[in-house]
Amino acid sequence: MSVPPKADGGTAVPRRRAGRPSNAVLDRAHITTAALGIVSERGYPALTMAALARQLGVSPSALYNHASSKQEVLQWVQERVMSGVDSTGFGRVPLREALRRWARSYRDVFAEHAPLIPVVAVLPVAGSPRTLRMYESVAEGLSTEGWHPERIVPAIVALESFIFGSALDATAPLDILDPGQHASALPVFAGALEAQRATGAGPADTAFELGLDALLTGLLGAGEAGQESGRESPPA
Amino acid sequence: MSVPPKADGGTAVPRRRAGRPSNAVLDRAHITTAALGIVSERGYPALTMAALARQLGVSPSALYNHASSKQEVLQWVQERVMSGVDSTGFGRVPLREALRRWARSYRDVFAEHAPLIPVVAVLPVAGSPRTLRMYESVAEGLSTEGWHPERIVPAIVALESFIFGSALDATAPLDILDPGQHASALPVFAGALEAQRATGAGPADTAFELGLDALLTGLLGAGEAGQESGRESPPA
DNA sequence: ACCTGAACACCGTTCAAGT
DNA sequence: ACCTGAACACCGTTCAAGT
Repeated sequence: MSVPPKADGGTAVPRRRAGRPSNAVLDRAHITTAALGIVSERGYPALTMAALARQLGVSPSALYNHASSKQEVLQWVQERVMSGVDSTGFGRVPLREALRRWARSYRDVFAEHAPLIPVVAVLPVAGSPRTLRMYESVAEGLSTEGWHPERIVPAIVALESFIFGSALDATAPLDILDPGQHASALPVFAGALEAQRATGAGPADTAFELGLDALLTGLLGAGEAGQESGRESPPA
Repeated sequence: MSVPPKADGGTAVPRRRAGRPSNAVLDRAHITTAALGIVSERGYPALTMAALARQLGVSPSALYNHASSKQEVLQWVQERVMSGVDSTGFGRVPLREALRRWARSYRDVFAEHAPLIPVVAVLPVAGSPRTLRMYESVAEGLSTEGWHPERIVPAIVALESFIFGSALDATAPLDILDPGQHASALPVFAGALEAQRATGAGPADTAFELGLDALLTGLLGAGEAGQESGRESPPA
């Protein structure tokens, strides 16, 4: 569908001459798709305006007819990425379970797009309809369960903070907490690290599940709540 | 004390000629102090190797005799910044209170140094003795209260994730959640936002305190804050 | 309106030359 | 060992010129 300018009978690169093309080559959707292609194939460090232009077969300056800055391109990418977050549980499964699905998918999505986190954490959400609709779903879920209105936004923000922090943590090397030569000076921590290691569970996943459980319990109460979800819970 | 080469009888900038100076001008401590000076006066975007060199009165390339990269300089800054985190409560005040002081100071410190978060979240901690000592204090605090060893590290990581996420959130504009023109399509969320606003409390602070309370309750149990050991949690 | 190509003002980093 | 100064390979972004 992407109407790439086909080679004009030769074998050379399909170079365009200067001047306005008869039909526009670029638009927001194509730029976003190309950006995501680069990111998934070569990672965020490879996402430069030059690389993006190259992927699209245009010169870098052409991008500035559509985006006013690289930041804006990143916002488009974020909006697209948000579609991977699962907000479908609210109103359909017990609240605790809906929140759990939402939080897990949200964290998984941003673990794959960690460099977006510092951007989106500070970005006015008015520019992202998808994010706003997500907030509405969560707010409905809480409201239906009788939450006081003024407690809803802080709860969402608190969960989101935990989710973003956990997504960053998920990108850390497995041995990030290794104390190295200092181990002997830190007996309790070193022992705890070894004990965790011995469980064989991924440290980031374990921490996320423990924290999410704690947060949900603290926010919703410890009740029998949603019939405890699918994944395993940490051992006693 | 910093032995700046005095002007040699003239009024011009005290420029050094090439060649090894009789006593070294730079060291890790001075570089770190200069970096923090730039950050506190002009923010992280102003912290370039060129600006740092200028602040220290050397040429940019001189920095590479001491640091192998800008990343390394940022690690020195992080190590220094960690001294602002309060881990003194463990073993001296009730655990819940010690954790609360620790978390608050940790979040406040990194709210002032948000650009460090993506760096430190992924950095092997072996390079930061101060961070390791902090972990040991927290681990001791949990261990003393009877926590199972394998649960200690996940709890610390979960708290840290929430703290980092909250520190990022604390740097967001106050109206970041404003739905703008979409408000009418999001009645529940918009209402919740207005209700929160009406309380007059800062949204980031409110979310942090709510989340911290929830997390501590979920982790420690809802008890009178004292010696709840590990697992169970009382009423709804 | 929307493209090219040249140019700009930066970045972090390297390296020969100096003492 | 530790500095200077020139140079390199990038960045994102601007803008005149073209159609």
